[in-house]
Amino acid sequence: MNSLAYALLSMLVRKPCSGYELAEMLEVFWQAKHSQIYPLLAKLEQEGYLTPENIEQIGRPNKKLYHITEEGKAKLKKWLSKSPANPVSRDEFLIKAYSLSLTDMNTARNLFEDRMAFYEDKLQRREEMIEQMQAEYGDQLYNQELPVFGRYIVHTRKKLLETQEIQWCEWVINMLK
Amino acid sequence: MNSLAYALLSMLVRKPCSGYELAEMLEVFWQAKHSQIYPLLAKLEQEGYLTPENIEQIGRPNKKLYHITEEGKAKLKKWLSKSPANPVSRDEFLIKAYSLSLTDMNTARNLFEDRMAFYEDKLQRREEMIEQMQAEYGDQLYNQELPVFGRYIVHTRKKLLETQEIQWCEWVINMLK
DNA sequence: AATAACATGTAAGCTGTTACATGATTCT
DNA sequence: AGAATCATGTAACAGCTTACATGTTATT
Repeated sequence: MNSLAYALLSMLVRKPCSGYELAEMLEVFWQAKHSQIYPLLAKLEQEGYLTPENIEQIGRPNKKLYHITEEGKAKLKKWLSKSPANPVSRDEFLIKAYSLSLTDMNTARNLFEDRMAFYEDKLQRREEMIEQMQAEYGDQLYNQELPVFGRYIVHTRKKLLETQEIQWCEWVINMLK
Repeated sequence: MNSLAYALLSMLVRKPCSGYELAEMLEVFWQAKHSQIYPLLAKLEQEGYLTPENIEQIGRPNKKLYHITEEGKAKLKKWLSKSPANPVSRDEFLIKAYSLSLTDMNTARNLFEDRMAFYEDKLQRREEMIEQMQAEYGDQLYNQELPVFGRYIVHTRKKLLETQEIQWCEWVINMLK
């Protein structure tokens, strides 16, 4: 059981998902490729933490929805009280930003403008997601006992981060003039 | 040449460093253990991007200071104009925050208070580092042509992030009451 | 006609972590 | 006496990425 396994379980508490969906949803705290997710889902199924449901679809390939079992939920619960590993962030852009004086103005500005565009796009999706939650739950979003609470605070954290990244890029770009 | 190799080169442009120092400094954009750093330094030396200088010390073990070569600097420069890979962030804490409704109040509060303490400590070190840069360079920190500029903006980014993480933790802890 | 989104899987190879190894000095 | 900091390395293993493999439908 590694962190990714718990990440998958935590997503499946909310609702049954396919591996494809999970790969997208995992973006928020543990990026992983489908080639890592599918084998791990099979392993978690084998260990009794998940049960698959085959969904036949028209106009699309069939899919497997994984449901979390009681054992899966218990396993996750137990893990939650242990102190988490330190966060890891690896960012090539920051290496380049660190060495900015080695490049010319144009390269520098492009680097930051691309970064800003990337986070502006992310922020827009994030805001749509949060608006959807607000429309669905209203004030109940702040009810810490509801399952949506955790999802709400995590996406809010990401929204703050994305907003701040854009502001920081603006600050740097203004200095580059 | 992977990202870590460029991370090492970028640090060595500023000043010659030992592997031990690099492991600490790398915290800012590419965390790596010494077991990954030492062999890579040896490889970069072999390829002519670095030259080692043996320093004999009293009261401490001897060390090797690695200097970047002209070829190393050229290699880094060339890489800078290529568009960077997407940032990766993997954070166990956020998985736990997402599943917060599965835990009791005490566990939840502890989780967030530990997180806050962790980032308060990080922030303090960061502020000390930035203050040192300000004392040394003053207004010249905003001179984009000086090598310190990149270092300054990257640590500023980290400071903002740490400040925001603490604020977000406070926001959540207040809701948990 | 080509690309994107949906959908699942395997294999090979690179990256990163943990454990093994050693050893001096300073601080508590 | 034990822990922390400085200092460098190797080996085994786990985690992650890229490439290989296949196929449909909708959009441009």
